[in-house]
Amino acid sequence: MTNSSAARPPRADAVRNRQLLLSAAAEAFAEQGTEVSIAEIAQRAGVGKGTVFRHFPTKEDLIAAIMGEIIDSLITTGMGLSDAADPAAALLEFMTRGIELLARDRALCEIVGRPSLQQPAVRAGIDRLCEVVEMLTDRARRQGLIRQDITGQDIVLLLAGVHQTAAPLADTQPQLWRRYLALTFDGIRTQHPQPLPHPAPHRFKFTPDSMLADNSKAR
Amino acid sequence: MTNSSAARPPRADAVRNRQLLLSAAAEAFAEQGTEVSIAEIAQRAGVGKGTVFRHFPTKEDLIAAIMGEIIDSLITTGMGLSDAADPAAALLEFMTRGIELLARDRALCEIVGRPSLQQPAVRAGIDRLCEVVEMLTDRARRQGLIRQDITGQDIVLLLAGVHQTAAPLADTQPQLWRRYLALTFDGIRTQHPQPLPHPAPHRFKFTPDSMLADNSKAR
DNA sequence: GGTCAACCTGACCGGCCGGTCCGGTTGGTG
DNA sequence: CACCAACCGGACCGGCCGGTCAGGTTGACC
Repeated sequence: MTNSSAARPPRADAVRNRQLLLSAAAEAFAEQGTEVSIAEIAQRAGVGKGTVFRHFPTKEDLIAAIMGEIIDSLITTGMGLSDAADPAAALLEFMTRGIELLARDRALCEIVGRPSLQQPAVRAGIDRLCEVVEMLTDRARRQGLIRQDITGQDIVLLLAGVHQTAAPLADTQPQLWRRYLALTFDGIRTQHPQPLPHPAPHRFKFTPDSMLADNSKAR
Repeated sequence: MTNSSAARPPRADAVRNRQLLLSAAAEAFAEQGTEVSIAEIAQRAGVGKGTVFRHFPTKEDLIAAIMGEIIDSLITTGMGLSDAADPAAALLEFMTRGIELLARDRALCEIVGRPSLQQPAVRAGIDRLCEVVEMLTDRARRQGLIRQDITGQDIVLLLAGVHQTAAPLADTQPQLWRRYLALTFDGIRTQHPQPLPHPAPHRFKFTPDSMLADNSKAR
């Protein structure tokens, strides 16, 4: 009696398709953001469009399912860091892991920023994530390792902010965010400045052939 | 060679409509970003849709015209700060003005981030802006007021990054970016930390009705 | 006032996308 | 094996949007 009453197990092909769908959607969202069409996700999974809507009645439901999983993984990371010996190092490690996730997933960047997604499951996940961050921050602050006026909410916002700072050059310098994470964390911690780990960015400097061929001969 | 004196002047209603169009589009883009439909812009300007495409053959051309103007205004600001007595204060002032522009204009945020807009005029404007920032940064760095390993390109990226850090809460705390600008500038400058000017952010804490109720406390 | 080109308008086109639906298929069960 | 409900597929719908065009209107100049 795995199911108390009137619950029938789903068919084998249904669970298989659901899994195919989830992984295909996760990949597509990560690469192209939440604007990927349902048709493309269905094609990647090798199923029909109707099958997508059978498993997830709305596109938002599909997004919420995948984003919720990613947020949960970050919560787990934070919980594992909650009793580290050096709370400041733990906080930095947590931020590093969070930004790595953001750098790999365009859809994740979109949902953390905008309050557009009011899916309750995702909201609840973000709330739990905020509590974990608050806890990590409190430990570091109580030991005097970071500024007293920094809160967990600051950290959550800076997580996305640091990533977006480096995002415009992510194609050519995918590790650039480490530079700004170090700079930001230097502003947060009470110690004296540390050297920045990544060289300064370049580009934006009129490299005529870097983008296309030669139709930029204006002026 | 087109004889400049022989070129016929445009008709009076044409120039008037062009002006109406520019201001309507600037307003619409600032409020809603570059995704506003051409139809809405035409309606705001009180003209037909076809008139928009008569003056700007493509939507991108219209965007470029308006964004170019805004970028130029920021360049002018930077040039005016180029011989200030305190180069660090000048740099901070410039960043403040830049983020104020970003906070007021959603479309501006979109184009500085993504390299999607390859309109040559806008590219050239951004390049000139980068040169101005480089100059401001060099002055501050040569006087030892900021870290030696900070470049003008860092400043350009941080401009957008600081704004986007506070953007998710911009509806309820429109001045929050000042907190992160101060924090970031503390990391950049060589002096000791200064107090943060804005209280720490709240929200994300399961306040079910906070989104619609108390948005009145903005200066 | 008369003429004409510049100008304006809004109906229209093609394409995309989220979501629906129904005929056909298939997996499980007795 | 036979049956049927769960399941699948993809044609289809309505709506939106950037861009085009034919036909009516109007400003400028003689």
